[in-house]
Amino acid sequence: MKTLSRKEEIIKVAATLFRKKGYNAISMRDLAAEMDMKAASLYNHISGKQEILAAIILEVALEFTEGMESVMTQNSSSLKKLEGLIELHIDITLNHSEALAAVNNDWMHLEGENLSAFVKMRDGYEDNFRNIIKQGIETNEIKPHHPEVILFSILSTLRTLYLWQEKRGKLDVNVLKKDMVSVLIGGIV
Amino acid sequence: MKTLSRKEEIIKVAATLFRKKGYNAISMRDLAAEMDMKAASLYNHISGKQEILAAIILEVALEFTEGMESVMTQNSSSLKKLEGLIELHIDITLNHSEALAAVNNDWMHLEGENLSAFVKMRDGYEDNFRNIIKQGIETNEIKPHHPEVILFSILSTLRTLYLWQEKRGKLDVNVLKKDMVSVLIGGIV
DNA sequence: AATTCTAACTAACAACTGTTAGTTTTGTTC
DNA sequence: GAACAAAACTAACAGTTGTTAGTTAGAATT
Repeated sequence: MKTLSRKEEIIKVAATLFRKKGYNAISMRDLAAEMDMKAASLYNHISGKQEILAAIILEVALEFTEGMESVMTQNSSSLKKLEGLIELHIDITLNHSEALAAVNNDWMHLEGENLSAFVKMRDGYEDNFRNIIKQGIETNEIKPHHPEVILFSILSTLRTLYLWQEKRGKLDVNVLKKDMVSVLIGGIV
Repeated sequence: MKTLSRKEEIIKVAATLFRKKGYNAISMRDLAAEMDMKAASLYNHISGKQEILAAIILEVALEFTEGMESVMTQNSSSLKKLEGLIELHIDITLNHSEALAAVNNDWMHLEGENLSAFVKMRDGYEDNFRNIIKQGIETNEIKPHHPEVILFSILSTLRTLYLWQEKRGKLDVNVLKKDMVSVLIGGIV
């Protein structure tokens, strides 16, 4: 358990506040109050509100990008890669549960390079995901549905995993992974 | 094609603006500019910003509630009911694509009775959805997975259908419904 | 003991927020 | 054309926003 720098503390607290009401609904004074300081003091540690948002979102986006690369280079079937992606999402969600609300709902409030960097990573991630599905269909591992329907259905479930806070505690991580893979890939009937 | 009242116009335009950046990021002046008027003039038609948000969200919530009741009273198998719910979501999404962003992302900015009315409808809806799944498991129509996993997986896909704007145009509604039912219930393998 | 650094503070800024009051324009009805 | 209601307007309000400037207290380094 490493000790957080003051800057990291601010970013972490900000993520938990953003989670509940979103980036725009939280003021620097709200954040400062939660940190037991005055708003102006925050600027000894960060350059502005935008830097906080970028730090929260881009760190997670980078982890997804790296995780995807790792899955892509693994020499295995499309289904195994899909399984890997499901596990990737679950792992990241467990490690960054607060940040994921911002990644999903506040990314559009990123500005300039922060925004374009995020969109680029996100688009690239989706492309890779789609290609894995397409390949699975070509090799007859996956039923010949429209790839967009499959992509959308799996990805939207994985992206909203962070909302599943309370129930998660009751389920073991590995059980959750197994169930998730089974439901998303094998269906429910 | 009925002609909209000025109030309905305002609410509709507000929904499209809220969709892109969220409730808090859109000011009454932004909304007025999009309507080609001054912010103060909006108040000739609506009581305040909160009324707009409530109108957008509660109308859709009510449609979901009524749709659920209609499905619940239909005398059929659990799987058929699930199919009905999938179709319900697709129909509502097509008819209220702008409003659904607010329903998903801005409901927490509702206040007072608006908020409690929404939360009540939403919780009730989820309970009914869960019960249909549970019943399907009892009757062996559905694999004995943890009901929460199934509920979460299907519901999060349906709830984010509104994000699927561009691709949707290419697919016929009935094809989409069939594919969605097939993927969500039958899986992809 | 003197100096530098860190991290807090107070005070203030210009811009923006939702909203109200009062007024003027517009189009319809007698 | 007078009277009326609907719907726009201008001007202003009190509060909030992110941020900057300058200051100060305590700790670390010289």
